[in-house]
Amino acid sequence: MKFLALVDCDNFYASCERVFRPDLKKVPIVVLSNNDGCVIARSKEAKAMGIKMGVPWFKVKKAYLTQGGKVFSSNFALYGDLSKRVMNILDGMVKKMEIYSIDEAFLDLQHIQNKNQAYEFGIYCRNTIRQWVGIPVRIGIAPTKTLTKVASHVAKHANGGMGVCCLNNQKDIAHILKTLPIREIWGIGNNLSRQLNQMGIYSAYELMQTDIRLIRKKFSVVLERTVRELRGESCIQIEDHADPKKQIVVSRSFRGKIENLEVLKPLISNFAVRAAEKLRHEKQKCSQVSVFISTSRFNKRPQHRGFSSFQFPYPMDDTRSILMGSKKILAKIFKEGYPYSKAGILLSHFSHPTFIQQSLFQSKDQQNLKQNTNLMEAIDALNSNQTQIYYAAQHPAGLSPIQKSMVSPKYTTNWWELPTTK
DNA sequence: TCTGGGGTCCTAGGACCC
DNA sequence: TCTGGGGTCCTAGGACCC
Repeated sequence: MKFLALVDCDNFYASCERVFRPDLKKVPIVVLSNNDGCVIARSKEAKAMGIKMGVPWFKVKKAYLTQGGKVFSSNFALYGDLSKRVMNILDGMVKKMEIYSIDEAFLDLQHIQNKNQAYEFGIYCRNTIRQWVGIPVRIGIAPTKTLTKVASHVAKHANGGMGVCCLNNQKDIAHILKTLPIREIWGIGNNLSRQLNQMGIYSAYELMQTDIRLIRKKFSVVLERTVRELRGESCIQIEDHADPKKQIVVSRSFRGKIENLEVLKPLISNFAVRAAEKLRHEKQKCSQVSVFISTSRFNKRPQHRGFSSFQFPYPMDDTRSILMGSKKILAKIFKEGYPYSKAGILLSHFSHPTFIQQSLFQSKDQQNLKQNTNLMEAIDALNSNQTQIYYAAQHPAGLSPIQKSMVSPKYTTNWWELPTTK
């Protein structure tokens, strides 16, 4: 019998905010997206108050605060650092693991022989992370990735449990799947859920029982894998080394609306600069840069969405060339008279840095392209801690004029914000 | 007044080849 | 009246994830 585990941090961002604030132990906490727009994380207490995931902050603000809830702007420096600590601990416990997201990891429990050992491992793992980092986690153990998700779900909802759930025999699995709506299954979103409901399939158990050929014919190989995984057949492997990225996106919503091209230009340039930094950090080069701008979909006024791309004649990682490309596109897609609320840049068509296909012909655009690796390395080094060199096209205030009014200190990543004690 | 950001995979269909 | 067959590559769009 194979044992896989999913380690999932409880309400991760909210838990991070609590690590250095023991006074907030039982207090409802929510964390907001950029511009303090939406609720993106909630503590157990905030969930109990009926605060929904993704709800616009302005809609719940008053009621939430008058009931004594605490609120934070997002502090990704803190969450990223605490995540790294959790992952390091896990890495020391198993031979093979996959970091799936900032707050989740799959583990290959090759050394585990039976259910008792699995439980013991889960509890040990949970206690260690709790003690060393201060973050509560829950652990789902099962023979396939999809079933570890189910087990984790059970560990979350089972009252008074140890935060560990192990599903390893058909009878237990069938019992749980009968109570689980298909929407809760990993890989089944709103759309598939609706379509399956129309076919009379509501519970995970019913889905598991459905003829695999029918699933393949009506849907796709993706759903087929999910069904097989529910049956205990492992189809999705643990990927212990991250594949290189295939695209890099930098995008933001604006605090207000922007109608003026001259105001938009330097913001797009900031996205381009940031994207190029990420690209070099990934040690990749891109052949295509795309820019998109859009009005608010919540707005009743006429909408406009612009998207276009620029191809480089050969793969590129020089910020100046990416800036040049993004400027050309913006001029093309910008339409006068629309209040834009969001924009972004996308780098794609990456190529392996050691196999660079050169262009056969020198185009006119190409003559404007710049590529200077040494210069870029020097600028990256100077800007690594704090931006010291800006491009003339940039807006000096940062990525975009973002509001973060309630952000907690960078307790673990900035000397000047270390927690102090009296 | 105020509604996030960053990714992946798969498929259908078009363009093109001989 | 009747207009082949088999293949590859690329892209847009749709689905999903956290």
